[in-house]
Amino acid sequence: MPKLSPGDPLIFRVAIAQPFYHLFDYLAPDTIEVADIKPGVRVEVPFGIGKAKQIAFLLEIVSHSAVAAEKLKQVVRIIDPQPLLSAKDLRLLLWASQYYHHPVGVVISTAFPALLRQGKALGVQTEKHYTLTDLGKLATPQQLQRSPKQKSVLEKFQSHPSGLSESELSVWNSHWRPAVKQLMAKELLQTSQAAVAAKSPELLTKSQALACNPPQQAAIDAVCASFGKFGVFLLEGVTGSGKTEVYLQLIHKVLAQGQQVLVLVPEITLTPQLEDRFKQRFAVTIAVSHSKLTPKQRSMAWQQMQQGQCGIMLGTRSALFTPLKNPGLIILDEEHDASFKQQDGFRFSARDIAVVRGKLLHIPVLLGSATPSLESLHNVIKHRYQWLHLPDRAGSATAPVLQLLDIRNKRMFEGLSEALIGEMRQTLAKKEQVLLFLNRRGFAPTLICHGCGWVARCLRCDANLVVHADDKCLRCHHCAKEYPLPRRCPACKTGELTALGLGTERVEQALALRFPEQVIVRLDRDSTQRKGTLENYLQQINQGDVDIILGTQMLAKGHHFPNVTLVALLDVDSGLFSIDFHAPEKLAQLVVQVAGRAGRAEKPGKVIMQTRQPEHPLLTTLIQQGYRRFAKTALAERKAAQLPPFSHQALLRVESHDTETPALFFQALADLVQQYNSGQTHILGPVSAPMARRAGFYRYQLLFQNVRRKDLHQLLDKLIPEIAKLKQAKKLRWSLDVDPVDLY
DNA sequence: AGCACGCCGACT
DNA sequence: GTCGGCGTGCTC
Repeated sequence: MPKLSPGDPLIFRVAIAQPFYHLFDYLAPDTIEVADIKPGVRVEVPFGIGKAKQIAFLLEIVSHSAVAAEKLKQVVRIIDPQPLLSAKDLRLLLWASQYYHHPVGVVISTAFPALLRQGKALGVQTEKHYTLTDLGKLATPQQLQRSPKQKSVLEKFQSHPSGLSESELSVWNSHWRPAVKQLMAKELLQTSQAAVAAKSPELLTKSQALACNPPQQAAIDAVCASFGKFGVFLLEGVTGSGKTEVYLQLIHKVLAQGQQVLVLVPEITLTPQLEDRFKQRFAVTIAVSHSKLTPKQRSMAWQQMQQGQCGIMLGTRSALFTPLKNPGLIILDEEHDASFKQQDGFRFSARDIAVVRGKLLHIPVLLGSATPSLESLHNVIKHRYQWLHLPDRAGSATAPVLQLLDIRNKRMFEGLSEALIGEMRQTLAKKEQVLLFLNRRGFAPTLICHGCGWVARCLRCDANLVVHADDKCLRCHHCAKEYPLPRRCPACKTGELTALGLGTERVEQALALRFPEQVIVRLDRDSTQRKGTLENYLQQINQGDVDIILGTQMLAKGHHFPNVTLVALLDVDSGLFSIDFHAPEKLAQLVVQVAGRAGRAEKPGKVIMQTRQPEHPLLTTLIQQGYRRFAKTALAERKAAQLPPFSHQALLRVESHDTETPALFFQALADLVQQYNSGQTHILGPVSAPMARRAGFYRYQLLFQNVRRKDLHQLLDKLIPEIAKLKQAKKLRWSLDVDPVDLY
């Protein structure tokens, strides 16, 4: 803050929640005692022409502006009396804005739930947490003098607690008086704060903690030793090794100190299971945040953490910036998972920012995975992260046996070799379950004319259309456009149309023929689209009502199938030949994660991978020596090729309806690069994206790479604001992806 | 991102 | 003569 002398104008320097790379200056409102206003508060400002308004974030109060005095407008109002974000969290957001070269106002606004982003005032906690019983006890008829209907309902309830009709209940629930709400909110605040701050473990825990094995205990002790100070821990443990128990016991300790825990998981489908385990274990309220909640619910969860009414926040990457009144620990589960990287707009890595947040907040960060990312393993080697290992499966469960099944020259029945079918029969005969993995949904990935070779292509993308038998259509998996299924070849009108290749629908049909007596369930995005379907299927599977489970990627993530003893990956070969250098890592993680679904409980599991490349080093290393050895080899290859994490990348993507605009853009960009690239950053491209056209857009990309992160960022610091100013840039869509994980 | 200003084609 | 197309530039 500058020295402010009387007479100087007071200038509010604010970040507008719009894509601007600079701040805007406003005159401070004259009605307010400005000395009490702290950076981080939301303000409303006039912006642009007419009476247009914007929500903005106050970042600085200064006495001079470079903008001409007559151009300065005045702040309309200050929304928050106090900043809703701590100074440290604000610093984190400013850092993230710089690091990802994303407009600062947009970045700050991602820390707020939608309602608060729109300028809504911080609300009082209300309805959801009150039962009628609570109200009946707390409210008095006097509070309801001016609402005769509710008053009569309350009186009736207080005399006959169980005698209310549905309609009376709804009168009560939908129209109670604000005075009662306030009373309730105060009451809730007191009780939940007491619960969080309680040192007494009985208040927190409902059930007994499980006994820990020595590695689990060592992991817990190591993280505990870092309470109150920064440290990053990589908890590596195979499925079933008891990672969750480590989380639970650490959370317990943090709660007992009156502090809060932020738990991040990759996907919404994982939250119900984890949420249930948390709820079984802890008596405190657990805030949950993911995209399937209503804006009001999300806002409520956010506020509960912000005000310290809630001890645990469980959420996806968008919950990363949730303010914590009393932060104690950040846990990020399945840290290798690519969904921690946002893939549009503000392309941040929740994992990487979580580490920085832990550093700023002086708290430990715990990253967990059965298949850690190469980046995190590299950080362990560099002693930046502390490695915690859970080598065994907890209890008596044994690790599954992985084996390659050479299918070269073998007769195949819709993707299933005879050897695999034999294994399946044996497993099913023992009344155990089989899980088949194929990472391709639909019936077949290609529709080809047997007469003339015509292939069904998407009109808007450079991609083949996928045959969907269930919905009797062709679908583009890149732009989601649907086409009718042609009866005859549109090109030669005579040729026979053939579905080429395998998708889950096709395998499902084949299984129904080959295993008519067995119950088969298919789990992919198409079969689980309706809400609750996945949960239903999972329940059926775990009740033992299902014999064969067939599915895509979604099977690899977190779900437990205790009775599955045979897992088969129908086609690993398609993962072996990608141009993206991340592909081997992703494939290895997928294989190990899918394998982890088998052999839980007391039954040994078997994992079969069908391949035509049984000597492929990736597969043999992984199978004979395990994931860690694979990772070591893969890291050595990255080092030799100077790829991340041994160098640093940023990818500039460009999309346009035509091809000329990008050409002009890259010409203008080349001049800028020449001017600013003093740190010898390698510039690769511009080239067409691997899929040159998608949803009607021509796509290009330019890769920046430098062994020295500082030099890369020095270039980007100068370059990105200049790109934003280019007139050639305004005619197309462009975005920068720092540390890209997906080079498409 | 919005929104207005501005300079060229088809209408009363 | 004007209505409106969207290219260009600005927003403190």
